[in-house]
Amino acid sequence: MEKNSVYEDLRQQIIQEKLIPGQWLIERELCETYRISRTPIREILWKLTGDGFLEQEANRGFVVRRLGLEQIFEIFQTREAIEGMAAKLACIRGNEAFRSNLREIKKKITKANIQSDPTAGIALGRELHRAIMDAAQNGILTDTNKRLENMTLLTANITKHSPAIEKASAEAHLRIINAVLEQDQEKAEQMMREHLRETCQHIVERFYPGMLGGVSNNK
Amino acid sequence: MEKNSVYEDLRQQIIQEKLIPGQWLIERELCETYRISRTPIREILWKLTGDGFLEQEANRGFVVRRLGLEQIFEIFQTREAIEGMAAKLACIRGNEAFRSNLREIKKKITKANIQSDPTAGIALGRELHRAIMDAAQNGILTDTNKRLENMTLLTANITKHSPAIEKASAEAHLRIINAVLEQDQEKAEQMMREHLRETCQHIVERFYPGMLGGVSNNK
DNA sequence: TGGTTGGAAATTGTATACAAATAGAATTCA
DNA sequence: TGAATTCTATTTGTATACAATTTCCAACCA
Repeated sequence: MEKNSVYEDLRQQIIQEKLIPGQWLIERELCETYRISRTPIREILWKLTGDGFLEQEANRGFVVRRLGLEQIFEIFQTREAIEGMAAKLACIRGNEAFRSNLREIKKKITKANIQSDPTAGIALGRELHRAIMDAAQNGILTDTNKRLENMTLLTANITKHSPAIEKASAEAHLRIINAVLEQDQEKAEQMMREHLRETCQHIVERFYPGMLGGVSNNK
Repeated sequence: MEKNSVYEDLRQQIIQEKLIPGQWLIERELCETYRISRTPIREILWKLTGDGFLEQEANRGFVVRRLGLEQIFEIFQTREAIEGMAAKLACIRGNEAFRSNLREIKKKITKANIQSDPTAGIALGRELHRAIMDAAQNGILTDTNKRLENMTLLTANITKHSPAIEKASAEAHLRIINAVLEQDQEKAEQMMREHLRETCQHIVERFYPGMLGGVSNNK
């Protein structure tokens, strides 16, 4: 199998939770699976580490990033800073095409809300976050956010299909859109930050009731 | 030479600008210099890439991160988000020992100001930024900031020994300290953000008058 | 002249063998 | 028994040879 395909496949395996946090990646096994030697496998693992999906430990190899409750807090708090800034910049730098796109997303969110379609809501949420980040026109900010987004993906499946969370998110998204359309920098930043704080809160309350600390380590 | 030492040496070479942005690292040369084979050299280069010092291009290898004016803007804007959040969190989570340390730093900054000692001022600035980041108690935020700080280091030497910038920085640092000591979250965040905006402004005005665009690429 | 092509040199990419370190199981000894 | 120890198997770390790609320069031709 070709190198880029192997990278993409491993990425998907992680996102789809066929490889889960705390799981060690055995180089020999990957070689046999993908029919390439250890050298390119290691390059791929380093790339995935750079993406935020894996951790590397000397003399122990690569492991899917271990996420405890504490770290989920931290990731969302960092995203709050980054995406808050993005929302602010989107007010300043976003052009009319961007705002037109936002108005379209707004309509679709409202429609999905009425039809109680959580799948559509999730996709629209991603679209909105991406549109705002793009409009901010800051490559470093985008790269930084990508890493955090990838880390969030490690817990993505557990956040899916929770109607209460999705409804709250949709409403927050509408508030963000309105603020950006008004080009109210402070409000846009504030709305985005509140949205991420709230989402984090919801995840924690729902999936880690009372729990605090590390995560399983299968080696 | 041992692997960790090679990593540290290369890191220092970059920080001290013996290796400059845009410079390609030739694996064979590094092998001869450090007397280890290409395999560990590549691992080290991947690690430095993760630190934000290098970029990797397929079939072309590793290059010291290329920084144009645009990217310097972007880095400081991202730091504004990250360190602003850190200042806010330091107000909430910082303990009395932390604030005591801040009062010490405040005294030293005032002293360095009176004595017009820019070297001491720079060291104190770093100490302050680090103390605030530590007090924020957010590992992901700290890691994210580390990458950005490393990128900033690539341009660090050109920001040194500029009395005007250092004086403005010192005053901004005092304002930040006061806000954190008052535990005024909003003010602390705002002061930190203004400080980074101002510093970026100074760098641009002083070292890139009128210039805009990419940087040299020696290959 | 100036652009294109061809080929040689330099450089990165891959496979593989062996060394070193780690982890796990069996053994020993109190 | 159970804690410590030794040994074995597993896994990562390193060196090296060769393949593929890129780069650079010289030869060529319109």
